[in-house]
Amino acid sequence: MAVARDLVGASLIADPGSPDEVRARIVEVEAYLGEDDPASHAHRGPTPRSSIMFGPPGHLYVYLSYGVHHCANVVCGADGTAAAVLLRAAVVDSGAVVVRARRATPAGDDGLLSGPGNLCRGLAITAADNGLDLCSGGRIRLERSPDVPVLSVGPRVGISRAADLPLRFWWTGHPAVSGRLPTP
DNA sequence: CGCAGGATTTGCT
DNA sequence: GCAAATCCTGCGG
Repeated sequence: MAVARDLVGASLIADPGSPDEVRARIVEVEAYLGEDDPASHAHRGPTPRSSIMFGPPGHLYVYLSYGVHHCANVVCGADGTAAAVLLRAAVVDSGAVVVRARRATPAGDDGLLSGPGNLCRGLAITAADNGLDLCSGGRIRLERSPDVPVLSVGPRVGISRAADLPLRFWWTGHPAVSGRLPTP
């Protein structure tokens, strides 16, 4: 959860050095815990899919949602402890042309990576990137934020269990935050 | 081996 | 605002 706060404002670099390089800053995340969190895929202990969350931190955990969209997580617990942070939204810093070509959407630059599935599509993250090490210069790289953005905290979205836990963090007032705010 | 459900997005009623 | 699209994973028989 402390890691989740640090991830907001961090830079995500896809395909570094290639003509398709894309840089984006994370503006919205959700923390998922381990076996104590009913909403986490690690809730029922290690499985072939969730085992990556029990591994060492700094790795990418990608899964397919509703058979249509990919979602990217950053494993952040110690080796043996399941914990991950879902990347929900980011804002394109450079490479917007590449992202727009992949997204094919009329949305403005702020909305190109808004939403977990859209973020993965824009950065070309697929199941093939599952288990990737974000710290050792792989296809996807992560850089810590030089500054500390102002954060807001709220309940998680899109899940049916334990949705009331305040484990969602977003860049306060940022236009790229996905519009799904808690329904009052 | 078969079945039910899900950390979503998009388009139409 | 609601329902469909679509496939992999986990669980039961």
